[in-house]
Amino acid sequence: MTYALVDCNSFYASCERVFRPDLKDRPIVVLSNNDGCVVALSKEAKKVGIKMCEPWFKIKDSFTRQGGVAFSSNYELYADISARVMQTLEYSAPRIEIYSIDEAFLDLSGVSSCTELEQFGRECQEKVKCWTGMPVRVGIGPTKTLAKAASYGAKKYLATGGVVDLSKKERQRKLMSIMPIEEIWGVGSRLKQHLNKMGITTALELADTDTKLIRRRFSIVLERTVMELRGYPCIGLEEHPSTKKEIVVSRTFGKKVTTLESINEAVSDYAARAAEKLRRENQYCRVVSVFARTNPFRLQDQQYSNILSCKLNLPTNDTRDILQVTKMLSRKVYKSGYNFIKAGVMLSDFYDKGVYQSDFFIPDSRRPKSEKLMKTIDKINATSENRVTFAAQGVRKPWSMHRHFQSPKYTTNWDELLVVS
DNA sequence: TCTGGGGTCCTAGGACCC
DNA sequence: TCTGGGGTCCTAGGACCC
Repeated sequence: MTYALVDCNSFYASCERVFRPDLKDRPIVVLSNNDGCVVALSKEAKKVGIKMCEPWFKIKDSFTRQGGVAFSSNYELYADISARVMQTLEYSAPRIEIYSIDEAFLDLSGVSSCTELEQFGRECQEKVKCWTGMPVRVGIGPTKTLAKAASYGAKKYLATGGVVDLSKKERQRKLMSIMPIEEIWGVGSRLKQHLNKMGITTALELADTDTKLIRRRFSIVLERTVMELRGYPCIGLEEHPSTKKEIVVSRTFGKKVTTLESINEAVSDYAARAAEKLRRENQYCRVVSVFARTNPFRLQDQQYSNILSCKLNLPTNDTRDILQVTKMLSRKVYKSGYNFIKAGVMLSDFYDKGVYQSDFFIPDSRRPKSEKLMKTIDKINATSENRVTFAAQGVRKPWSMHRHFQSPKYTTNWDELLVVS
């Protein structure tokens, strides 16, 4: 097998630059919802000492003083640029797996016999840059884990020009010998701690550890990682996204919330969005959960957190059914006297249409014409700015998040197109 | 004053069944 | 005096990913 991992450089920050060439070489950060903390940063921002996940309020002053520019997240823009990048990659390889918003695995098994792989990587880079404006790097290897490692090398060492080919055993071992284990795909901070205690600190040391020992001390997951590092593919390409097993919609509030009415409104709003996502998956859910919690950073506040679930008689994807349940649950989750900062809705236990065992003794509670109504609502909401919503979702939404530095939706909204004068 | 959101997989242990 | 064996399902918790 030969895999390539194509990875966008500082994806969100680069998206902001696509339509703002004046920001070339400026430090850029992109902030999470509510402009809370840094979720993406350009290499110039890294250079002035900004770290991932830092709270914006702590770095705001010094960052702007150093010429930095901050953006609130603009998911419409990022999703659209991502789609363009993925489409470009589909022209480059016969089979691709879209792994996340900014990464894709390519199957290069056929390519390797007719083109030099490193050359392929550079051409791919150029094509994506030319067609979409997005800078990417390319890591190539016989397994997905090694392709990921190659991509790490391409990021870390500038001399590579953003393309690393690990087809050859010697190159694999050379890179792994200077690669810390926590940079390996599948090794996080906990495993790093455990492995360090066993004296394993580099990727190469892990690759050379006995797999039986790894299986016994850890799990089959890490055993697979070891095999992949040795060049034996254990993780295949997944071309078609499998149906989801759960759907979560949750948000931190723009300001603290204390009343049941506000919690209810927010939870109803999230429920409607979750139901919409569920229908997009063509699924029906049987379990609905609601959670809410206070702000753990406010040490002066009394803390509280709770989650409650309800199993329905029949699977549904009708927003009205889900709203009914979430309202009941949020009443139970809510407690007066607390400052709530976040709430959410979770849907799980999914079924395909018509696939479930109904109960002889429970009357059929399905609503007539549900499917047609939901389809119509989804259609209107997909094409119009004036969304159809349920009264429970609220109108003014004082609890909703704020985003002060959002860029225009250059590619997805007629009113926000780039104007050249 | 201000600290994100959305997912997956694996394992161990308990309940329960025959 | 002596108290089995094999299996499934569910849940909570832990770990990881972007």
